[in-house]
Amino acid sequence: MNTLAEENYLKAIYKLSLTARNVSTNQIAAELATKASSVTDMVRKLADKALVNYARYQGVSLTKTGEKVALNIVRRHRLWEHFLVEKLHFKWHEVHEMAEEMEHISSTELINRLDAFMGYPTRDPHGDPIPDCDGNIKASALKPISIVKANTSGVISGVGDHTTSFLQYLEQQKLTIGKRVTIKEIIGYDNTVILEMDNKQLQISREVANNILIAI
Amino acid sequence: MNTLAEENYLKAIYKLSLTARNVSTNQIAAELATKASSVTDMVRKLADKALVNYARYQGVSLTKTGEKVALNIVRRHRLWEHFLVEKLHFKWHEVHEMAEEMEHISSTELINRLDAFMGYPTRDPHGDPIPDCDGNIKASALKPISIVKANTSGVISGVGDHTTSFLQYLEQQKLTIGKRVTIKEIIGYDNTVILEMDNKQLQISREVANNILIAI
DNA sequence: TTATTTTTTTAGACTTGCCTAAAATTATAA
DNA sequence: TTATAATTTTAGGCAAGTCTAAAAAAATAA
Repeated sequence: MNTLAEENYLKAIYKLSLTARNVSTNQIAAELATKASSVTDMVRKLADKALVNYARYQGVSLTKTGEKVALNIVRRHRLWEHFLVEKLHFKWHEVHEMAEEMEHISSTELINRLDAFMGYPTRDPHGDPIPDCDGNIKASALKPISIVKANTSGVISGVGDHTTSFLQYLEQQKLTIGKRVTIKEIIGYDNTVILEMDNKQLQISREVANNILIAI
Repeated sequence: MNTLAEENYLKAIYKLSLTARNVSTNQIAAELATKASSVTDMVRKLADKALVNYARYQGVSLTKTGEKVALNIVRRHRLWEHFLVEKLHFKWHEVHEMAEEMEHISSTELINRLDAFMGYPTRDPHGDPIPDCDGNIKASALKPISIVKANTSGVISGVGDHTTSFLQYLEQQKLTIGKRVTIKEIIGYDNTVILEMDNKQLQISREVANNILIAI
């Protein structure tokens, strides 16, 4: 079994791997709010356990085994988030920190039964896909609003930023999962995006548009 | 907040306090499968945090604050056990280890919502009372079979030993929570107890009789 | 291409929680 | 009451995971 710290590193490396082939020491340090020297130590340890590929100064990638472990953590995290929202009626922006703790509950049987209890959901409350018990995960196929063309329309299905402040902003603007939006225009000057939703127009910044994912 | 190790110590001290005024270092060491010297270290730390009363060579007791923390851990443990049995359909002897991990999930709001979701249960699957959100707990008022008089009858409502092997034995003998039993005779020679249940007789050892609690 | 900056690693130290072995204290027995 | 046994504490050490400061390597700029 892996320690809590090891699990957190694997999850961070998995997340960063989605947008980079080889993950750098500094990226991991930033993601985990720790120092680069600590990352070097831990990455060595994970390499010894054959969970990551690592060569000095060359960055890190997950091995097959490491990816499997990471996907399992992601599965647990997202299933618990789903439980918290669907059964305990938390808001989608309230569940991340709780799930950070719950994802480390180790029993596989428990998580499989939770999966069944929830009716084998395929996405968590933020629209992210939930890996199945074999670690298969649906490729997201979601695009940030910032990169789609004007006059396309889609359903909000995920976010790229899970911080409470961002989710609360979305909540307040009613930009929630499942809402259909149409991208009307992207202003050249600062990349502000003009959206239509519920027959009303609203503007969002490039930053926000980057972190709202839609299924077209 | 308290560390995982601290929480486990508080829980152990709480448990041992039910049958002893001052808990000894060795008792705690045995309960947690650790060494006496480790216990001394941790007990000092808990005393510094005002969670236990401690004087060298004099044993340990929980302070009001310490007891509140301990009861909260017990509450979390028992509510999760209830959830695992009622919603995820685990057997009563399968849930202890999982709940040992789940009891450390820290959110109070989470546990209160779980409580509501389960319908405010008052006892866990082993018959132990669940403290409410203010730390009030129903005095057990349960007696081990070994100490009741012949020809009394009662309902199995708790166990004094939560090990898998013991619970499996009970399961196999159908000595489960809610079953009504009548104590027919206690053999003087070795304190073997003769029970009647479902109109059949069965014998249990003094050891087992000590660990089955009935409400009369 | 060399100099400077940035990134990464190494070295050494700290905290938590545990250990063993020895010393101190308390309990028990002769 | 004194000797022996058991319990508890102290002393010193170890592993995990973190940190700071300095050295090494790589990337970038002049």
